[in-house]
Amino acid sequence: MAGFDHASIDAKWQETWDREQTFLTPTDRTRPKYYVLDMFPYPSGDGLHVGHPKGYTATDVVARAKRMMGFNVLRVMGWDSFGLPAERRAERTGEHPSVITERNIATFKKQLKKLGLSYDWSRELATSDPRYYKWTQWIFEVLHKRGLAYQAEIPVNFCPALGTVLANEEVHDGKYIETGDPVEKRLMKQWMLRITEYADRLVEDLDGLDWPQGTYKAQRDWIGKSIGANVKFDQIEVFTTRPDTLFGGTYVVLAPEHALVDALTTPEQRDAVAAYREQVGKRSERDRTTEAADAPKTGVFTGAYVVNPVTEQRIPVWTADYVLATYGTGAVFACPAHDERDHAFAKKFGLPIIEVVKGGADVQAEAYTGDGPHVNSGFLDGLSNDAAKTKIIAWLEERGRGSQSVRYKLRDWLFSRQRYWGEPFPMYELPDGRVELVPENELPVALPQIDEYKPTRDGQPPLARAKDWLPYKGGTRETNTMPQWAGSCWYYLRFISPTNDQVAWDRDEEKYWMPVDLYVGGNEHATLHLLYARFWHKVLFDAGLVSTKEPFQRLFHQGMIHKTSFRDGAGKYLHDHEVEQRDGKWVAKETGLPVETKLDKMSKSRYNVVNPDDMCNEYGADAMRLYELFMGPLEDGVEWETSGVAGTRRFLDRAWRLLVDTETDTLISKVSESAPTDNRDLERALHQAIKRVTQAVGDMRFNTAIADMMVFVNEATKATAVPRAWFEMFVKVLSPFAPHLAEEIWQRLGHQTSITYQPWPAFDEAKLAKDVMVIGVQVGGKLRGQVEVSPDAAEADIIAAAKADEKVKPFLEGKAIKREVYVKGRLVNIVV
RNA sequence: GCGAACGUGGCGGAAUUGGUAGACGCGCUGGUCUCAGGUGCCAGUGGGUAACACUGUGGGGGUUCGAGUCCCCCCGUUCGCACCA
Repeated sequence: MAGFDHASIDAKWQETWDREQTFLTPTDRTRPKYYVLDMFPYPSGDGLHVGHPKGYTATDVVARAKRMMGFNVLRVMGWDSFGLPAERRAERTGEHPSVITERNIATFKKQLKKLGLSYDWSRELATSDPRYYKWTQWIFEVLHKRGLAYQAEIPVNFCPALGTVLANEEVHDGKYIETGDPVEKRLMKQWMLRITEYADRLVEDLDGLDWPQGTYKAQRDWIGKSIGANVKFDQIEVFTTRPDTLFGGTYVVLAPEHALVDALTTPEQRDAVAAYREQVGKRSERDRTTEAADAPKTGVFTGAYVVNPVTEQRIPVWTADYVLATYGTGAVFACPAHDERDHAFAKKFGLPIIEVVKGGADVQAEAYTGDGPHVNSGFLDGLSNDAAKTKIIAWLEERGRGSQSVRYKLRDWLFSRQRYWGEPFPMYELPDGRVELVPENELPVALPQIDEYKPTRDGQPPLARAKDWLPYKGGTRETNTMPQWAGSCWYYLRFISPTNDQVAWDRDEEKYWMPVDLYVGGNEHATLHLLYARFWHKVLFDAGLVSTKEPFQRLFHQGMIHKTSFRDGAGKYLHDHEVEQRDGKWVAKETGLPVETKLDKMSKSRYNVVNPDDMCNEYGADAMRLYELFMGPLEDGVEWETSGVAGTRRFLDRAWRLLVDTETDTLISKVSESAPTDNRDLERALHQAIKRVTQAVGDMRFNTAIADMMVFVNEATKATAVPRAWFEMFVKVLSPFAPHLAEEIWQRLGHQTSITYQPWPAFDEAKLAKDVMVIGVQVGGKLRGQVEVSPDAAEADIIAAAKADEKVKPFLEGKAIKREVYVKGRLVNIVV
């Protein structure tokens, strides 16, 4: 007497929804809108694992509930389908990346459909579709026309294994973050986007958004705005955030790449400087900054001296790689007393350390970076850091020796890649070197067919192989392609008018739907994707093409789902059916040897993947959906336990059995019009469940809402009869979580139309109150008993009842009562 | 190294934000239905005890009538950032 037949019910309703186009986006514009968006996936060859649907399930619950609450909901799914894995597979197999991509998309889509997610599939899009990337190219032209795209010969991160350059953000520890392939510096001509021009607005406009705290910080840190001053030490201009410490400036340091190093170095120091620069040149900037913190300082004296503009002392000029060429002016003045890096350097090379801010211990031993009254600083003496900064900047400006300056860590965005499977740039170069845009009416510039997806022998990108395609209007087409970020920078806009081939999006529709009300995805995109998309959006806003300053009003990161992985001594991963626990230790079944366990990200290579299809087949889509949200708070990372799905399935079976006799598959009379409505416990559980689910849709706390629905079903199971009206209210709040079962129940209750657009039930606060209050009784802060009182009992009566309680009495005997505390509706504390 | 978050039963997690710790689920134990059960139902389940007392939210201190919640110190885990002047 198990439960419902999930296989047939899931299939029945998924077909019904398709046939009736239940989730087609509404076209009337009188109702309020709600745009809920998932970060769309890259359709990899591995298919989905149970981690993917966690966020999708959450947004589906929100979308379904919002529909019932009377909103027009835009709920869509698409594919971030340009990218490296398909191209690499193409290189190996010779299959066209588009074929691989289409196949992967079909797999993903089938898996998502099995979960009963309420997407409007008529709006599906893929970034690698020419009908889509036509508009990506069009937006690039907007950027270009606004002077935000330019070409530059710059040192770039080149990855020989991939044959392409990478963005700074994609390189860590001198390796490509995705594959670990080594990356080296090369001078190449690249397309850049002037994101730095938007740095300030990208910081400031964060203020009006509803985003996780950590993500604001990640964005701000990445942009790294700092306010300071440019100061001239003779011909060297330095940037500093501590101009107040200029009196303690005892030397100047140039980045090894700084243009003045050659000019300033004295003949005696020439060899030493040249050797040092060569040594540094071998290491990428990324390496230099990553090893950073504790690495011993290195550097060489140039032999030159400059004058400190405030002390008018001659101080030495050094070159050292702890100063970065690409930040500020590539030169700093060093105040070793009040900067840890300068201090370490000064100690190593015996440079003088002069204290100018009081407050630390011995500055000869340790730098003091805090606030304090200035000393040894002439007209700054006695001032705090901030006051000293203001005063010195004014002083410098008066004398033309410096000025206030704002700097950012953020660099311009390196926007070209030497790959095949990406958007071609809509550009061509004329013989005279001029670069022109392909006219709008000739977009898209479609990817040409080529016979091999590798760079050419002379290092040209793969597109250079398309000999027939290259010539264009007397010039040559650009052979770089855009990075994968490009397509995801604006897909939320294309969803608004996905099939319109006249415009990228309809302006009126954009005004209605934007901004995205709720955007859900992993926090691995907390910096880059969000920064890039916000940047494009602001450019489009400036161009008058969109109506909002920011694209994503509310952002939520779902936590990752982990699963234990097992590795034997040789480092080989084992499936969970190949291991077992003996005496509390995990061993390989076959060899009996111990294995190492680790809670890991799910991935094919770690053999710890759980496939949602298997869960749907065994427990049904609804149980799977419920478990995804019941596991814990949505934002937390948790370990997958398949037994938990069995638990949510049992809950659904219990709900089903309230209505259906599973022996005969007929309705039972427990749920009826005539059931008595005086079951206060059941009614309270119902209203509590409605309340919590309603709140959950707002604050994304689904786990406790599901718990309260379970309480209702447990209560209803105990009851001999359940009023039909109550049961229907319950089924409505259950339906966003378990839509297949809810539709089936709804139909069996005699309804002809889908539950999808039924009005959301309201809860009644009065029904949540209890008939009797159970008041805890403490004596001296320790719980000693409980008394039941009526909700309208007077405080004095309650305290009297508390003191009279059999369990409480012994603790009061022979003691003087010092104080009595009553907390309304909760407890009494008697202090003796 | 810096910053942030967190630390609650065998496990995932609740706790009205200073007011009866452990909701709900998993697991486990016992009973019951069943030819049988990897099903359903009933009961139990922080430790401890025959039962009470007692004890219990990483450890130590503090504020308070009352602390998982607030403050200080320490330990641990996770995640960011990492020479950006």
